[in-house]
Amino acid sequence: MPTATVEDYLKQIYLESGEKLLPMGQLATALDVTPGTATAMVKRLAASKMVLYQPYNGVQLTPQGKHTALDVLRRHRLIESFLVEVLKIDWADVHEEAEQLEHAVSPRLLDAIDSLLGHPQFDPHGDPIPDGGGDISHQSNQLLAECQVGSQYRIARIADQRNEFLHFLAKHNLRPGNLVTILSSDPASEAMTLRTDLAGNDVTLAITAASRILVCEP
Amino acid sequence: MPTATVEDYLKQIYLESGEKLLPMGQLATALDVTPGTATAMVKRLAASKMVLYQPYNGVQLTPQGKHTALDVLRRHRLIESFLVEVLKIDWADVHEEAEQLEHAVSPRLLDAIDSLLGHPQFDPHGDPIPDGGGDISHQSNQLLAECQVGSQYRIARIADQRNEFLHFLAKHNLRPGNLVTILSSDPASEAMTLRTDLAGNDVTLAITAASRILVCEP
DNA sequence: AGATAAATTTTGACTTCTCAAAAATATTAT
DNA sequence: ATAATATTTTTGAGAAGTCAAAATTTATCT
Ligand SMILES: [Mn+2]
Ligand SMILES: [Mn+2]
Ligand SMILES: [Mn+2]
Ligand SMILES: [Mn+2]
Repeated sequence: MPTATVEDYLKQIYLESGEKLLPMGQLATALDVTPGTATAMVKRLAASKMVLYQPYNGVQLTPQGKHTALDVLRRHRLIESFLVEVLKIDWADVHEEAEQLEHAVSPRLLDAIDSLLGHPQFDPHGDPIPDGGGDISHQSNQLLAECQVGSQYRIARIADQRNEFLHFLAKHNLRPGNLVTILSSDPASEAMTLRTDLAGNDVTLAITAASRILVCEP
Repeated sequence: MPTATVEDYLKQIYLESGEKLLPMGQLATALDVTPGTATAMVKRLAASKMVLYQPYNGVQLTPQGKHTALDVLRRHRLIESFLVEVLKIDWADVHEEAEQLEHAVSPRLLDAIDSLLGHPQFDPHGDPIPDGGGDISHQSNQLLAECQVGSQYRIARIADQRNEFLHFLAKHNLRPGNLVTILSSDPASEAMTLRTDLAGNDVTLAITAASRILVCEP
């Protein structure tokens, strides 16, 4: 069985490398280790056929590595859902918790969680949960920043999972599944204003921030 | 913060050494490591003031070590309770699960579990759950094997947590909290027969087995 | 092209955890 | 009291994971 560290490396490589090679520096930064540490680990990963490693060029998952990465991701996202739904842990805190728990849950326990939640398709941030066979749905959402003024959309996914941002979104009811109407979008001030409910609670945010909110048709 | 391994060592020393010194061999066997490994670890533990170590004699927790051990035990037993109550995991399986999860739950998550369960005093095996301050209730139960024939008792605690035994007990409704009446106890066959419910479902077991079931007055 | 800067790899070192096998110590039996 | 046995400690070794700093390679800029 892979160690917790190996699981985290594989998961990160999956999340950051889309088919392409992921540069070592980026991997090291994401995992908060020195570049040399990442190189050493990626060599071990390559020796065990989990990744393809091209020195000075980057790293990429093998099918085997991708399989493990998706398994870890499934555990991570199911746990996040569970923590929010059942234990009422704050939206913004579940990621850190899941980062540890993902390495400690057995397949049996994960099944129990999956059943209790009714086999959810998406986690609290709108990220898709891979199924037990390693399949993951890849839907195409649009950036809220690039949507039409006056139209209504459904929030689908949050692409920035930093604590402050999630807290801000939660405070203004901007969670996946909820509806928003774009009241205005002003290139001059680089801000847009949204209506988040019928009570007229509006919120204004930077277009850069709105580009981290993915939406779909209502 | 202590590593998972250190936590397991401290917990085990707590469980096996009652005020007295715990011999190295016993510790090594319990943790399934070689004697040399246990010695090496205990030396590190002694260097960090978690245990007192008397070479060739044994090991004992310091107040600081005991504090950590009780904290781990609290996590372990709350998690066991949670797995049984909320996730309906089998009685006999929760120990292994908790052995991993105890090192992965944050204080915040543990609090959420504790609240959801209503601050339970005992885990599914009847073992007392230390409170947040490190206090643990130490009640005196009697061995079912040494009880009066014809009398009724309440099962308080199971002192043998091997899978087969727990499965056997569960099948015959011999769980902490339930009532049993001793129908007979025969020194010749070294067996005793119990009535476990009103429907007349009786069960016969060895007196040695019954000595691992602790009971109290109903 | 040649120099400078940036990214990456190597090297040397350290901690934690582990085992196997040899050495030392303690216990038990004769 | 010796010898035999059991327990414990030491020694030597290795895997995993990490960092700091030096060396190397690649990319960028005159
Ligand atoms: Mn993780
Ligand atoms: Mn998520
Ligand atoms: Mn454990
Ligand atoms: Mn228990």
